[in-house]
Amino acid sequence: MGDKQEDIKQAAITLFARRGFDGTTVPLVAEEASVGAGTIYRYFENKEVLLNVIMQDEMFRLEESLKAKFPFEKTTREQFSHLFITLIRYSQEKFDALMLINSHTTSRHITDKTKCDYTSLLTFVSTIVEAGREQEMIDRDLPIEAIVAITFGAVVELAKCFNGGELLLTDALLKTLDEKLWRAISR
Amino acid sequence: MGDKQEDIKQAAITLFARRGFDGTTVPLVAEEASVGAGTIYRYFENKEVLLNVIMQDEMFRLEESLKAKFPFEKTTREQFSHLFITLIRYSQEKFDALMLINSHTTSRHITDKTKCDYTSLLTFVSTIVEAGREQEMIDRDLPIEAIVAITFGAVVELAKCFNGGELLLTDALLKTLDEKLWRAISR
Amino acid sequence: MGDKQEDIKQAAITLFARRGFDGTTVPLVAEEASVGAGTIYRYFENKEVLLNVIMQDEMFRLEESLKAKFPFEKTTREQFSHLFITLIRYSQEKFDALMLINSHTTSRHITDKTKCDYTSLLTFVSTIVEAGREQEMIDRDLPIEAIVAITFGAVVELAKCFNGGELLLTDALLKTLDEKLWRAISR
Amino acid sequence: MGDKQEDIKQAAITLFARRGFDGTTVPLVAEEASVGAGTIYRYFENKEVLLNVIMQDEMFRLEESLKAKFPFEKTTREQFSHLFITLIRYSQEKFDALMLINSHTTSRHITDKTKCDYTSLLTFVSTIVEAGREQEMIDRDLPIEAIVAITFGAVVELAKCFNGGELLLTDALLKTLDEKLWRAISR
DNA sequence: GATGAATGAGGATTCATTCAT
DNA sequence: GATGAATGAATCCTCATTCAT
Repeated sequence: MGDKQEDIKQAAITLFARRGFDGTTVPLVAEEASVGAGTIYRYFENKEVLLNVIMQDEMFRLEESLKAKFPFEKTTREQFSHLFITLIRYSQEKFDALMLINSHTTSRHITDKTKCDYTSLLTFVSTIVEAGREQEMIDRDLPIEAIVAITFGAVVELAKCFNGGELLLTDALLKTLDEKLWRAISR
Repeated sequence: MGDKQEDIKQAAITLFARRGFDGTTVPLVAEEASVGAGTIYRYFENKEVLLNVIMQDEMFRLEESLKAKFPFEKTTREQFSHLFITLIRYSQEKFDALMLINSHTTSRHITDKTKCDYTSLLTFVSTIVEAGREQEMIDRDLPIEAIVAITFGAVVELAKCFNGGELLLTDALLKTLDEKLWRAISR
Repeated sequence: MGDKQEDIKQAAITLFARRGFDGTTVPLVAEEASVGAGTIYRYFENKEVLLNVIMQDEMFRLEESLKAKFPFEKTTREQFSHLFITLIRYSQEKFDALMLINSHTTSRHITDKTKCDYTSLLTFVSTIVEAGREQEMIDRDLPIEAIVAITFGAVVELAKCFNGGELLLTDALLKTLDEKLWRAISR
Repeated sequence: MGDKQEDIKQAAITLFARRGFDGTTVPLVAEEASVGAGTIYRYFENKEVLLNVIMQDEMFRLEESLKAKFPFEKTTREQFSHLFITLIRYSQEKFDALMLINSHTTSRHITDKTKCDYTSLLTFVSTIVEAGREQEMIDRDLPIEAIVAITFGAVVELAKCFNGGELLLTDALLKTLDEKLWRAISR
């Protein structure tokens, strides 16, 4: 029978990512999750809470992925690769989750807590970049925000291409992309 | 008294970009445009038509901007600068329009015509990239789609930073960004 | 250019008869009458007044037709023929008007004055019937209301057949119908 | 608690018959049926579907009444009595339904299926009349359509009188009406 | 715990009416 | 006088949420 709460979350991620929060009805989430509409309210206070829970969950999961096996002892170059490759991998496995995070971070439906979690995610990345900059590996002319924007923006759009089938992700391509984006931000 | 149709379009661009199509009510557009709710239906058959008209309008305008004074006779390097700088300028002047285009191209509310217009926009850019590639200026290892994704993705995220005040667009920064992104895609 | 007030009335008769009062919009009447929507309000205070005016007009016109050349001096048989034939003729010339009268006499939009005019129309017919009954020409077992109902009901349904093309009105058929209906109410 | 679907149908029959389809709001039907407005849409796709369902239901019910215990083996005279008396009875028990059928058969809101069902009702009656005509019981000078029109028209107008209290339906009057109308159509 | 029927507030859209031109 | 653009109240319909089973 499966875990109904988990089924609901997965359904919500998929639908909120594809149709947007306002374009997704609760009965639709219920159907996608194969539960009754009322059941959703047993697990989540309301639709907005559901959105916030899944966003926090997914951002936490992504942050865990980025931090797991992070090569703190290696070079900035290798650290960038780790972040980039992890992001691309995440976008392959959890495309909908990435789209959800990308499109709803500025939504009027998210709570301060969720915004906070997003900031925490960015802070981790910023800290790495800052460290790289101090080692003169990363160009000082480029503000941290610009570096994050370029990388994250590129990942999001690339993920759309991979997901839409316009681009096929091979190991060779991944390596090329990693090198190219590193060229964009390094000295 | 102003042009009511234009007022409605501007209000719709702003609101659809910020709240999404489904999160924007027609009375809200009416209020923002300082017209009666019924007036919107004198100019647009329904809310979906309004979305499609403004998307087509704005994509046409952006395409015109990209094509205007395009340095067909100059180097690929200069052509890239033209495209990048024009995009950044457009994102400064018409931030909402850019966000609208970026977030609604895959919306279930847009017509085939609108999708077609979007493709046409991409085609123009792709053609330029293709020409650059033949001149061996642009890396052959990078598929066209990846080049467009990296550039467009970066511009969108950078625009969000500029608009949110996290980053200030100076001539120096624009120059740096142009150079860095060129490094990402050139040989 | 024609008489705009008359054009509006004719358009209203046609449309109110075919679509009903509530199913007819003022702009539709305006279009049918080839005038601007605002013009209607120059001649009629509002949509309800327009309905009442045309109903009163048409009932008056029908009453005039029934009374004109009424054979007060002839037999009840001939008087009945006059009424029946006049009604059928009216239904041919002014089918929409007859349908309007038939379907809107109990409408919640008509004023007491209009109801009164309808009663006046019925009173005239009733008086004739009453006189015929006193002459023992018309069956005393049949209440006046029943006689009027049978005749008027038959005329309305026959008119629908003629108008719909299911039945063709010939002189022979008119004569037959007159005789048959007379048989229904006479002794 | 009662059957909500049935309550809605009954409320709709009453209101559509009295106010017309266009003059009846969905909340009004809901109130009359003592249900929430949204509940109506759980049972009927929209207002038009509701109209068509009740019309088809009622026409089927009337057709069943006319066919039930129909004296196929008796004389045309007795067959006519059966039809006439059944119609009058139906108009007493289901006055609103009769008015609904009578006033909405030409409505622009009814589907082909509904029109078809109405035709089927008429066809049954026509078949009987045709058979009577072949037995030389019914006047050959009168087209079938005219016979149906006279009878149905008379019944509708008589029903209005009975319902409005202008006429009281007694057994004696019913007998008289039956005889008189038979005189109108027989040889 | 799970369901889905029921609700009614809210959103898209229409249309009677007004009024500046 | 005539018009039709503009309005907003009213209508159809949807959907978040509740609650009896």
